[in-house]
Amino acid sequence: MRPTDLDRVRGLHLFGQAAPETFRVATAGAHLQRFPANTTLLFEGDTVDFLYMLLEGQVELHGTWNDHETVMAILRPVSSFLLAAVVLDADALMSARTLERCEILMIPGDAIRTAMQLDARFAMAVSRDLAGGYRGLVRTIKNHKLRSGVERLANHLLALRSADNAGSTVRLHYEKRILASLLGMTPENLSRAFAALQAHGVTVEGALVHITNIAALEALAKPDPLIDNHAPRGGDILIDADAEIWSSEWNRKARR
Amino acid sequence: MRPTDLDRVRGLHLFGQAAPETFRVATAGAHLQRFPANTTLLFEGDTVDFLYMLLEGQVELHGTWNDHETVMAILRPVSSFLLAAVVLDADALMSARTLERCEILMIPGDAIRTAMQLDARFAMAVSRDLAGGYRGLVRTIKNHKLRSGVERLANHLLALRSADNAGSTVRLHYEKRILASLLGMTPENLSRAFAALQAHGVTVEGALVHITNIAALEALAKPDPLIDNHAPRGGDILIDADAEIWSSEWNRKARR
DNA sequence: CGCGCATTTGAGGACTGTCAACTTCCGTGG
DNA sequence: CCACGGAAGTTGACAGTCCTCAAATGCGCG
Repeated sequence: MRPTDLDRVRGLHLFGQAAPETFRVATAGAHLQRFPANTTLLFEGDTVDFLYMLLEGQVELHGTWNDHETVMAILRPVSSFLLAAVVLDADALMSARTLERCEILMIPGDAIRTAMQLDARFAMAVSRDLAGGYRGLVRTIKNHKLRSGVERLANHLLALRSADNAGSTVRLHYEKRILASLLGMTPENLSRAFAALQAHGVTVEGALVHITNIAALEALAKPDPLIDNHAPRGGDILIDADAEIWSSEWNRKARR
Repeated sequence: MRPTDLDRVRGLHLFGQAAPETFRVATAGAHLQRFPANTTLLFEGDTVDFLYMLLEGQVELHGTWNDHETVMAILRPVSSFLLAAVVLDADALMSARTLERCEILMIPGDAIRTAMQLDARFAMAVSRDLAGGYRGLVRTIKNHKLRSGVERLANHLLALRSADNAGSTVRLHYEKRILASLLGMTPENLSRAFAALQAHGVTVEGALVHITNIAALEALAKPDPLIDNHAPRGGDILIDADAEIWSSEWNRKARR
């Protein structure tokens, strides 16, 4: 592993407060691995032997039941995933696959659990990460149970605008069929939802979405700090303030 | 606080592995409080000063948006709640209210965070609790995004049967309008869902539900270990194997 | 015994999913 | 550089699911 990569890992909030010895123990058995696009890293039900740290690229977490599939989350650098399974030494509840070429640091689960026993501050950092993830999922459930598809899309656009501190134009970070599944609808329905938002100040041009009337969109979306995380803090999985948002392959492609 | 209550708390998985000193620190500032039924303990958005441990009664966690409300979880003894908010010292994302008379142990959040710094084993126990809660929410999201209302109800009945290791008759633990909201539907729809299950070996008699054809119900429900937690282990919030399931007021009332 | 709330049932409408056809976009290979 | 094939995205028709409103029924508590 290159020193540069080690530095990037050292800077993660998960290790920020940990003792140097803890960091050494955890990263001793770790290895950096590159995966091509559309590669399944892990199927749901598989035993989880590693904590995954996404350093480059995008990863999709999804779940399956009865021949149907739903996207649970899209991860972007730098985020960890499968931490809950690692802490409990349990099977994965979601499958993970790369959406593009990825660099992923794989840390043995044993090392994580050992480090937690040795270093209370590291164990607290793990707790904070899990607590942030927990709260992110609570927000997701409220989003799905309390809002319609159009409302979820409207809020997603506002969240994108806020996270990318962009102007009146935001860029979708992944394909619309994936966004549709993440938002809990079909691709056809997402298309109609975009059409419905035209009356509320939104025009679509491929992966570019122009918000021509923010007030109108917010009037429809009614964003709520108890559901939408528009001021990302450390710890949450879905949104990471440190992420280099224009770095992904797909966005380079989609840029015009 | 009575020694009996202290013993009950000591026996919780959260404190099971903690050092005696940790236990003393955490419970020193704690106080046991009784609440009548239908009492709101906390509104979403409120600052969270205590970790709550439910020792007796039932508590509902719910979220609100745009004049609509949805039940997120029903807690039964012995479970903790608001742990994620305590760990992050953050505001509550859900409101909490008692469904019946409750005994709740309130532990200052400061004490929890201090104990985590002092005792790595306690911090690990907190991590395991949060990881279990996280995985429970992942299951909930898969349940909602991949299944229809009737399928969610069918699986809920099978989960009840499994958790209460009952025979062919299970008893609902709370009012149907609350169950409806928990399952993400209206009371009218839950009523129709029960009617639809008649064709799959289910008959309803007030709070009693008779499963006359388990095979037929399972054929419809298609329970999945990656969604439904039919073999409850420690750590999860929604289901706790240690709970005395027939103790609640509502069940005593509903029994015939 | 009677009031109030939970539950049920019915009718109608809104939202969402499925299927099919068409268009657009993109990567590949000539 | 261009043409082509395949996948993604869009649009329309239709069906299924779910919600809303309204009214009737049942049940528990005072």
